[in-house]
Amino acid sequence: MSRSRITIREVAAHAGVSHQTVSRVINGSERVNPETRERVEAAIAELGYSPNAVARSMARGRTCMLGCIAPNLTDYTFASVIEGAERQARQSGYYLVSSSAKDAGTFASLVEELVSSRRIEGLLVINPYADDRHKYVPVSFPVVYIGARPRGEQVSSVSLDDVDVARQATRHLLELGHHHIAMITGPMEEDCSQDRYQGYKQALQEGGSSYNPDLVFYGDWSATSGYEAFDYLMGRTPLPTAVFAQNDRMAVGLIRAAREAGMNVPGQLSVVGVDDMPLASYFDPPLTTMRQEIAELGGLAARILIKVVEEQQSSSEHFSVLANLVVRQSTAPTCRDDVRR
Amino acid sequence: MSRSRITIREVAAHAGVSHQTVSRVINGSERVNPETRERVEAAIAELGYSPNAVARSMARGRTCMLGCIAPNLTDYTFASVIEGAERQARQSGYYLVSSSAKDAGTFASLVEELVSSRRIEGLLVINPYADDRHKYVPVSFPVVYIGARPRGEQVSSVSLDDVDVARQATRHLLELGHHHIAMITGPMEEDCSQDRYQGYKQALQEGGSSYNPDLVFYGDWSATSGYEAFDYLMGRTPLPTAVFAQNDRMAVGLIRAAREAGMNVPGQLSVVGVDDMPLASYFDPPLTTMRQEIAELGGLAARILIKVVEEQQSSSEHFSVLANLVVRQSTAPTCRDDVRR
DNA sequence: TTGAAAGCGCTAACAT
DNA sequence: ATGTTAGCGCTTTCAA
Repeated sequence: MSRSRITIREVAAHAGVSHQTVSRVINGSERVNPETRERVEAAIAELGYSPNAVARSMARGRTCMLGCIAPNLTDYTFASVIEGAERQARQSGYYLVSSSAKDAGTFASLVEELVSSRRIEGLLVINPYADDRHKYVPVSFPVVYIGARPRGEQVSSVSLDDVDVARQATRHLLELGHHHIAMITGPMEEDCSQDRYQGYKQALQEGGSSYNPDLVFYGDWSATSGYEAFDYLMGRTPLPTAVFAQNDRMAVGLIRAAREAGMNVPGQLSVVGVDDMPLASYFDPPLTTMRQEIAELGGLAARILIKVVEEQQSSSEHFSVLANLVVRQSTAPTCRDDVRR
Repeated sequence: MSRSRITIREVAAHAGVSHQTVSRVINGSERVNPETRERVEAAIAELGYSPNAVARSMARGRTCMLGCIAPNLTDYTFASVIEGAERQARQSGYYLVSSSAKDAGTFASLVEELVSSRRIEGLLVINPYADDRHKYVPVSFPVVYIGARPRGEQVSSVSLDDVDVARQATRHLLELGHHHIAMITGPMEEDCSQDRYQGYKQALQEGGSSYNPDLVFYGDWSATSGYEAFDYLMGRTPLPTAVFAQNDRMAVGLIRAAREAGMNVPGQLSVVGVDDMPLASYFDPPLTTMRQEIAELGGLAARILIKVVEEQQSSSEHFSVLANLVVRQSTAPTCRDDVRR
């Protein structure tokens, strides 16, 4: 609260020592007489002194600030990542400046400002392949990608194990006896969608079911695209009895379309999503989905970034975290026994 | 991208002028010969010079950083406010450090760090009365509250016009012919809940309907509390035919409980929420709710804060913004004509 | 163990 | 119109 303009020198004068000794005290140096230390600490308390962070940054050449850029701040997954990263950053003595950049241009100018002004020491980029923004990621600057592995760029990254996510979801459907399992993807520019695509195929293969490209609808994460998927998928042969939606929003859109068409979910159509978004259990039917600890992903990213910043060694490792299936009521065993064999 | 350690002096040497002239150029001063300016600009471009923000902060005594603290970063309303504030801040040449503080203690230490280290020049506090945190708001420091008007503190504030929000929602229900309208509130420590409470009462009065304290369930914003409200409300006499839930999550919880009890919404029970949260139209039935431009609220708050910071005049005005009704399918005319008279 | 001196990179007076 | 001199508040040498 003390918005003091008290400086180290005033404290020094008050304690009858040199400002340098005060500096030693506030930095916890060993080389200071316990007695002196006490006097200085008393002076600090009395004057309500508190070090000026800007002056410190100036002298040390370190700002203890990190940046984080996401396409927006409101998507639940982004917000969770940011919350996790922010918590970890603060715990490690850093502050996080989180910004949204809706397009690559905004991203580019934001990065330029933040980095070339040397305001931040490291950067977290959420969804670097949402568009062309990865092209504007600063080179030879500490960066960690969240949600995608680098494609050539020399940066570390963290993401969900998206292949595994899709395999688990698809396997769940297979285990329920479904043979014709459709998929609604996210934008295919994103690794995440690609990986989930692969996981889906793998699971089908492992389950002895054949992959049918006709049963794939290319969505864009929006509920609307899930809604649109319904008509498309219901026009396919064979008719799918289950759908793996690459996120919950699309799953919800699909379910709405199904209901409007008078189709029962999960009776006639099982649906799995990914994210376990808030209120996922309050939709009708409650959503079966893949749950992920997204905030931890953010925390992990921050930890890695800080390591890179502090050890000044550029790294380019990739870390992925697992998700687990939450079975609710949007999936059920297939009842079309005729189809089964 | 240029992570140059190039300084103003090197640019000066390169251009054959004094470092001060370079400073004038980068600050757009008039008092510099066009010819000289050109030379300096050429040198800047050639060397890839970019001003060091920390040094500037140091010299100017201004950081151009604002802080924003919310109970968390993931609630849709908080995230929207932050997104709006961040955008406005950046547009005005500021950066925003957004942090979450789950309790008053965390809030206190965070504020202390941010303010006494003079890292930030102003602070946005979302939901200051979520708990005791308002006690730790720095005094004589630029602060703007979001979501509540100050109770004694000398700060400016912005919020929804919550009285109006509740009146509109309740009036909608009255217009549909409902006479026994219940309410589920948020936590009563929050002004927001209090104001909506008042608005509800006002609307009832204006509509010639009487206020019945028995028809009020005290919730906590969570879907769970909305769920619990159902049993309580269905045990009241007279039986309510409509419910005004002070937010969408509680509305959704209530609707789920109603469905589980075999009750039709809106056939037997109309429900209005507040927020128009994402996917509100994908619940079953699609939610009738009060829509607010939350991001604009954040932008407004940032604008006010910046004004306070720049003009160094503490203000304590309150601004509120309006919301409007979005009618979907969770509300319908009452069919209990017997009850009507 | 302590202090003095010299910056960090910039802006703000003041001179010229 | 341009240059010179001082800081901003701190840390980092280097001496003592």
